Amino acid sequence: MATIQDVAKLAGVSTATVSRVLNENYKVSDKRRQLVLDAVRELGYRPNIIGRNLSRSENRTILVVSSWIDDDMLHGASYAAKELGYDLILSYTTEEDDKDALKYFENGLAGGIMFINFRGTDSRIAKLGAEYPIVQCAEYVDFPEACLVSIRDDDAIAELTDMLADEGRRRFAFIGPGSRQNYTIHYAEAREQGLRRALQKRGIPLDERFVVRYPTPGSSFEAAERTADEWLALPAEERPDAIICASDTIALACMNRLIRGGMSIPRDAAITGFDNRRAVYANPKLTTVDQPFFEMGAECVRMLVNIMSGKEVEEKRIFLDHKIIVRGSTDPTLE
Amino acid sequence: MATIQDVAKLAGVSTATVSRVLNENYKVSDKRRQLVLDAVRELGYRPNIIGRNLSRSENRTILVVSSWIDDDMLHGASYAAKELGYDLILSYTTEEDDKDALKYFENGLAGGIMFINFRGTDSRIAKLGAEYPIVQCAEYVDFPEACLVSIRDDDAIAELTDMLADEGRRRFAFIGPGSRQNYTIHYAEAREQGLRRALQKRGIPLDERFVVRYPTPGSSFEAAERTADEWLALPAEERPDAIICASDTIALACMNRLIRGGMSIPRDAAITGFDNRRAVYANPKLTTVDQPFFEMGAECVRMLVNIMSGKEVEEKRIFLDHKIIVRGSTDPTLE
DNA sequence: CTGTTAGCGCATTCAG
DNA sequence: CTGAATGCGCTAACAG
Repeated sequence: MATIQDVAKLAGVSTATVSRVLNENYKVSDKRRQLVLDAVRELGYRPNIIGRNLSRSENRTILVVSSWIDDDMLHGASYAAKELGYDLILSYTTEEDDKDALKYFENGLAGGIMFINFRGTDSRIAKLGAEYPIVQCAEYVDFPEACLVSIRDDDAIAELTDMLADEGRRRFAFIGPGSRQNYTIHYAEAREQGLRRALQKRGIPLDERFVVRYPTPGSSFEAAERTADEWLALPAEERPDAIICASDTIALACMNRLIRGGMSIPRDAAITGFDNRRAVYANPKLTTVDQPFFEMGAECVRMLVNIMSGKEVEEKRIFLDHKIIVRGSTDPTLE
Repeated sequence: MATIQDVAKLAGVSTATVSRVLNENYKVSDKRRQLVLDAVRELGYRPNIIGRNLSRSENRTILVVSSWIDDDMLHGASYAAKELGYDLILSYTTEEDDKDALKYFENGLAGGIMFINFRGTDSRIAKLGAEYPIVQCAEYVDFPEACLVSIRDDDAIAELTDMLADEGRRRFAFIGPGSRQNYTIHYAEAREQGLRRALQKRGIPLDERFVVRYPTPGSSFEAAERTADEWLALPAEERPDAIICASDTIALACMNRLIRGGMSIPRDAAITGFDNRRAVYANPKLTTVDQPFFEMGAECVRMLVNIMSGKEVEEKRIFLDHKIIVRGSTDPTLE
């Protein structure tokens, strides 16, 4: 690998001149500039980023911390990072361990953190956020100064609820993961609240038997299957007729079980998912909420880069638009 | 951020001594060692990796190149990397552009590349592989000196085929993505060949009308739906009764369409997926091939680290074990 | 055993 | 405009 010294030697100039040509900071005579550019081309020289960062004492690396990653979101983050000349470094973490993240700041590898689907106690991330550039993407922990990019979970569910209520549904149900002592699953709380809010507005009562928050961690899939089995044990006229699920996975598990139990979807019960990730795998396909995962990842990196480069960020909380997608699981005329 | 000099000053020793204590290379008197350790603790010092790498002229960063990423595989890679003290940096690439990858070598950011689900022409990656440490994970381009971690796609499909043939199925079909001029989709080829091999061995003919390789890129989901529609147009007794699909997604799309068209699965036709990624979302659930994604990612990083650290790698091609999972889409007694 | 010194690759003073 | 010299944070070779 050619170094800046090789280039300087070949061009017959000093390393400083090479650096100046490449960074287009200072004026260099056309003659020398050409000599340098020729030498660069001949050697296939490319500045070593490590050396540059060390010298400039700057850091253009973003640490992505997550316990699980959505491909589209990561792709969006990668896209924006490349565009801005930043690099992404990766760290998987268990839900309750973010010490590793701190390590990357301390050892100089990263200059900012993007938390994807973060879950943790407020105090920890707040403390971290006060000291370092941090932005949360999708799932987040809510506190006053938090920087985040997400969607309005409650509004999305409220829209679904309104739609189903308009169609005459009255016995609503909700299935989603439960929060725990040490942390809140924000998206699940928000989605449940969206349902409650919409029903309250219309004066439709919510039977608390039908609000199921299964224990976490654990398989949401099997939990949803069990819930369906319990409902099947009820007399048909007592079962919910509008089932709002916190994810496509949950909706799929529940719906397939209900169908096996003899129910007809959407005739006997409408059912909705969330994410539009697995919605088309179902039969009938799921009505769901489409999230702009790619854009969320990209927008998150853009905000983080702004913070890292010292700019004042006016919008610390960005909520992107979701989209309701209606399909056969709520509309009998569709597939 | 405290530097090694701060530590040295506080401990009243030289930076070299601090470095020695921290790297446990040379002998240091207990007295000074303690002084250093105390200073390190007090300052919360952690060696700057950038400086260390620069000084050692070594690179412990692995570039992950991919056009799409499986969460488990990435998690496995991350796990092994952390274990070995390596870092993962990320680059999404379109299928036909790996110039970006080269860039990371040239600018010193990465010391090795892990290609996830790589597709490209042999010559390009072969040329790259001759010069730099490179390992391919899962999908791969096959050439003499290629380093890769994958599974035996052909064997897996052959096992499925044998199983279905034993159960009396005779009219086999295959649906998978098609290769293109400039590159081969290795896994699709291998899976189709696995079917052909198994049938040939038993003398069961394969109706070429039922070998569908849809154009790529494009939505495999919709292509599979269309294929199902075409088959539904045939008289019932002419339709395939054993449908081998190259992925769970394809199997789901095809099966749901056949069911909507009035067929009963698995009575009228058995159907199999691949990956065990979406298999349980189906109704009935899919018989499929489970791939050890996490282990593949981890093993790939381990091999790459061996190459990067100059060790002789005896196994350049590692094939991990797959697992056949039988479910309701082929076995009427199961869910 | 320990401190001093010289780089690793680059950008950036400071003189000229 | 340009080159020599310094430092980013750390390790390793060299003396002591």
